[in-house]
Amino acid sequence: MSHPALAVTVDLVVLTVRADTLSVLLVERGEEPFLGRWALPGGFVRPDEDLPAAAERELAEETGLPRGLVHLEQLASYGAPGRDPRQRVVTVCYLALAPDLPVPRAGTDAADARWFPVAEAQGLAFDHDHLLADGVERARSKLEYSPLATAFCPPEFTVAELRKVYEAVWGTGLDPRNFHRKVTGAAGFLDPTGATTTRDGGRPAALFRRGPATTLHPPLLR
Amino acid sequence: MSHPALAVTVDLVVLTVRADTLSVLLVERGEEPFLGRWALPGGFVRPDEDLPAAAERELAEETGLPRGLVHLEQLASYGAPGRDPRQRVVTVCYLALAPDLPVPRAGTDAADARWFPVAEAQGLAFDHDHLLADGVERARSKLEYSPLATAFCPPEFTVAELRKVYEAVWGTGLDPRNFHRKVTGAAGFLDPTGATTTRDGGRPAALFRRGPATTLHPPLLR
DNA sequence: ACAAAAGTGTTAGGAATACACCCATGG
DNA sequence: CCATGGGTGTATTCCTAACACTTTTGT
Repeated sequence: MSHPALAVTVDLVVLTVRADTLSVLLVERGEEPFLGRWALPGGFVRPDEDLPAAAERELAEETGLPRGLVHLEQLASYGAPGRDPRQRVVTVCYLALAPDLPVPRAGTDAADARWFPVAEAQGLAFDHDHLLADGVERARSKLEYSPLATAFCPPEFTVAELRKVYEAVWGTGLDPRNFHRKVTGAAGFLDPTGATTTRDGGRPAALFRRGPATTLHPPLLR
Repeated sequence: MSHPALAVTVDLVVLTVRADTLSVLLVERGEEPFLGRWALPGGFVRPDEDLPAAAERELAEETGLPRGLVHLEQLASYGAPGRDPRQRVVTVCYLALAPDLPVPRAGTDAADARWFPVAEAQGLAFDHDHLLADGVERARSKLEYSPLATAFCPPEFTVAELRKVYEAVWGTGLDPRNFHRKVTGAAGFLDPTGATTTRDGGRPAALFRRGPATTLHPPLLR
């Protein structure tokens, strides 16, 4: 059977929390179209490559972020004719959540790569404003009923650090005492390591790793 | 820039509730590969067609279901090499929810089209078992926090009919009295029409239309 | 009158909030 | 000893599940 052939790309909404602010990784385009404009990292899917593999490859190539520390999930696909001025392109967008890692290097096709507070990330190339908004909304809602907030934290973290993630992503303040009770009470959310830290001053805080749970019972509500 | 060209399709997980059973619309393939096997309806995206438009077109062509009554949302994309034995195909899968409409006609590429209880829909062509499972899981979870269950109902419906939708999709029993209070209490979920019906015997039940809400506060939990 | 389904009232138990209070460290 | 943040106890308030009860029809 005959069929039309289309170009397929993966794009990445890579989020982190830096300085108590939800931030997104953008690359400065080194090619036309949109040369010099900021955009989400991404690129073409190769002929024999599965979609998650393409997303992981682009994450490594364009951002230099280490694979193991980054949570990656599919967000949605976008294929409006005209979204790329060169040709018809369907993009499969992935959402990546990372801890606050050192500024990554620019990739092959990018002139520069930097973290931006999501509130300042506007006027992006293509329809990337739209993809970013969808990714932020997904992240916000998934914090409620999944243990995904731990993806923004280093492998070992304190309850207060986890709370700052929620406050940054949701843009709200949370009661530290009730938050502590909730997250330590949700089965499978946090695994105590037994160690403590005093990096924020005051009484030492217990350190946790992410637990085995995939959903939160009960959920944490905004 | 050079790039690989891939075939892109849309596939549809079309669900309804028939005889208190969650059911899926399948088509019998009239072509190779998988000739004679049951599959999800779907087809190639045209060169100048947006993805939602392709989904709506395939829904009309392959199932004959009327557009206005069917809720349509994107589910996910699947592109593993080898998922179509002919060539590399990336599919964008849509979830469609419909009221219990008369058995639709077979489409152009299909030998037959029928509703199957989802529990009996196994051994489908391609990776469609997987897409179906993902669609069912999405429908189950969206009933909790969105007013989507109304998409399974005709334009005017009773609280008991809505409850049967929840019971069929979740596979659980619900207390009719508490359910009534919850759904009529959730702001924007149901709009009373003022009319009543006695189609199930007993005291006449009030008729409702779906309200303007997009999320349920508070959610209905499984 | 009775059966059947719709819809309301009531109550007991459990979760969320607000906040008082205590704990463990550094300076 | 005091400041700082970590963590626990507790009372009040709200929500929910369970279920007794009333309403309105058809036969």
